[in-house]
Amino acid sequence: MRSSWADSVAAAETAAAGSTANNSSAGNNSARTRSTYVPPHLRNRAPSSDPPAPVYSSSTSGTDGSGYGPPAGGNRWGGPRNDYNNRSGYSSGGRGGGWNNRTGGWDRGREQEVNPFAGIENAVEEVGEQENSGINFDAYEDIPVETSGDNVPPAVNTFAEIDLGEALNQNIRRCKYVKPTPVQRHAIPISLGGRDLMACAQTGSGKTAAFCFPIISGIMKDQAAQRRPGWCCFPLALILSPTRELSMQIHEEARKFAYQTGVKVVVAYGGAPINQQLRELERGVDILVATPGRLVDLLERARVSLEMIKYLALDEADRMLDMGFEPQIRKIVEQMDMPPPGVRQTMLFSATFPKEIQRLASDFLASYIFLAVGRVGSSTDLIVQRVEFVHESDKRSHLMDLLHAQKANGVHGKQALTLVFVETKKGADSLEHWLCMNGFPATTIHGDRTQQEREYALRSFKSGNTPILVATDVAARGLDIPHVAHVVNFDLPNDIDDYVHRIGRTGRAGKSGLATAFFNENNASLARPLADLMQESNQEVPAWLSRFAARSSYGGGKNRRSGGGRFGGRDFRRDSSFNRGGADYYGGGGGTGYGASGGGYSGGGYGPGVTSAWD
DNA sequence: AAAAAAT
Repeated sequence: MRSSWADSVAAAETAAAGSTANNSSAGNNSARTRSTYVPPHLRNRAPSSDPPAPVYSSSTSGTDGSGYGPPAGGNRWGGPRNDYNNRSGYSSGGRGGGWNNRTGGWDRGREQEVNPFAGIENAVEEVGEQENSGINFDAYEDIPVETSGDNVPPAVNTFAEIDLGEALNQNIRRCKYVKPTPVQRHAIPISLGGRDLMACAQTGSGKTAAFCFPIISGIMKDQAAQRRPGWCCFPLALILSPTRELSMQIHEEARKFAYQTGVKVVVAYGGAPINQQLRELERGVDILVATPGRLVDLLERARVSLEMIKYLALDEADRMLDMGFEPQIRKIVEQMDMPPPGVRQTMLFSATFPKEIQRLASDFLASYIFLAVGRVGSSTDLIVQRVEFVHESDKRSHLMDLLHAQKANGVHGKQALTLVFVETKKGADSLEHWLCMNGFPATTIHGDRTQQEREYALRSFKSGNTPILVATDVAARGLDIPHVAHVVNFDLPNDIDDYVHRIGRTGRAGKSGLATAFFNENNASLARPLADLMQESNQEVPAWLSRFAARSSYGGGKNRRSGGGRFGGRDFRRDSSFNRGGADYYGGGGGTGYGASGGGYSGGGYGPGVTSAWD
């Protein structure tokens, strides 16, 4: 009988093609396989009927971005697609196509790419500040950078020096990026040169663009991409990140960078209905941004194949390992169908570079270049750090005092955005409740809230509706919330790196910020690293904290800063213990001006004695 | 000890 699954799929294809493709340029379309998705390298023929969004003159560049979107009825479902992109949380676009067939005209109009830049101008107006996406480059000028490895491509000083293609350049202008940040200046040439990269850099340093630009540019130039029939989709690039919010954020940024390049970016994470994500994937995907759990799910369902992956980026790798994602990550990278290191191009980003990440680097990367970018704020004083001794029982009233004071000097009578970190989810809820009871509009974000609640809280905070956000560590890393004026460590974390990440939520993009920590006897183990860190960043260290630090046991393992100084880590391949018998990872004396950096360096890798070329 | 992440 003729009713196999494949046949019914084929039948559905035909039907769908017939129903959606009966106007304009459908002619050469009908023979296409199940998806009418057009791979990037075929997209540069001008779309005959649907002009892509506004005022974009495609001009030069052979691989220009003018041709986004399939020529006709890109979606075989003809289904509602308008909501998928703007992920507003409550997208109503749930059910299948049906009704949409009646409104073909409307639907076709929506085929054009949603302009990710829409509304940006307004946002700037609202805040009344000179720039929003820009970065205070002077503050970045003196951030130390280290590279090592074989034949490191020279850094660039301007975007113009890099051949990213006109479409991408246009988006860079739209983003108002004037000048590359240090991590971008180094990482982009490395990636464009086809090299693997291990980068120690924090979010806020321009990382996302650093890995997105080469990926997008590479995909645009790629001639090998091809579509295959079936339910499975074949992304060309994969970006993994630890939290849902971070994935969403990367997706949003990547969409801006890829606007009108024809490169399609899709995000997949847990906590949201998978069907929507599946439909989005079916419409075609070049760059997949995902959290590990949801991706494993998709792989097991065979809805995504990694066979075509050319670019792999792991963001916040140390964080992912901390969260126990190593098995999932190894499964994704090593045990599915992803091309091996050397065939694909891999970029590993991590704020720190401990042993586990070094192992990951050895396993995932091929003759990579190591790049360490100093901590943002490490050599400047963008973030004013204050530590106050507050007993547990006094914390709430103390916080209240801070908030009142802040309200008093608030701009335009508006409460400045304040991010309050607490240790537990329960603690977050109860503090939020207490704040609200006391007249401070607050909301909270933590792992016990539904994804909808989390997204709503984040929006409400960003918009200033609830200018106080009480958060657990889910919000500590990577989230880019503009205009956070004050970070309060209501409960200090146990790990100094977490502290660094938390305070990094303010003072973003070169703006100044304030970070206040409530310290008491429960935080004794943090005293020394905290005092060290503050000293390092030219902050005033209270005498009582120094006393605490002196008292706390010496050399406590985990809390010792791993890289020493301003970097999150150093290239462990320099360790003599690692370069067994001359067959080291460096071909020739390569490297950079990093001469054997006069001693101080205790072979075992990573002791406090490590010095860098800048020390 | 807690948090995060697939259902």
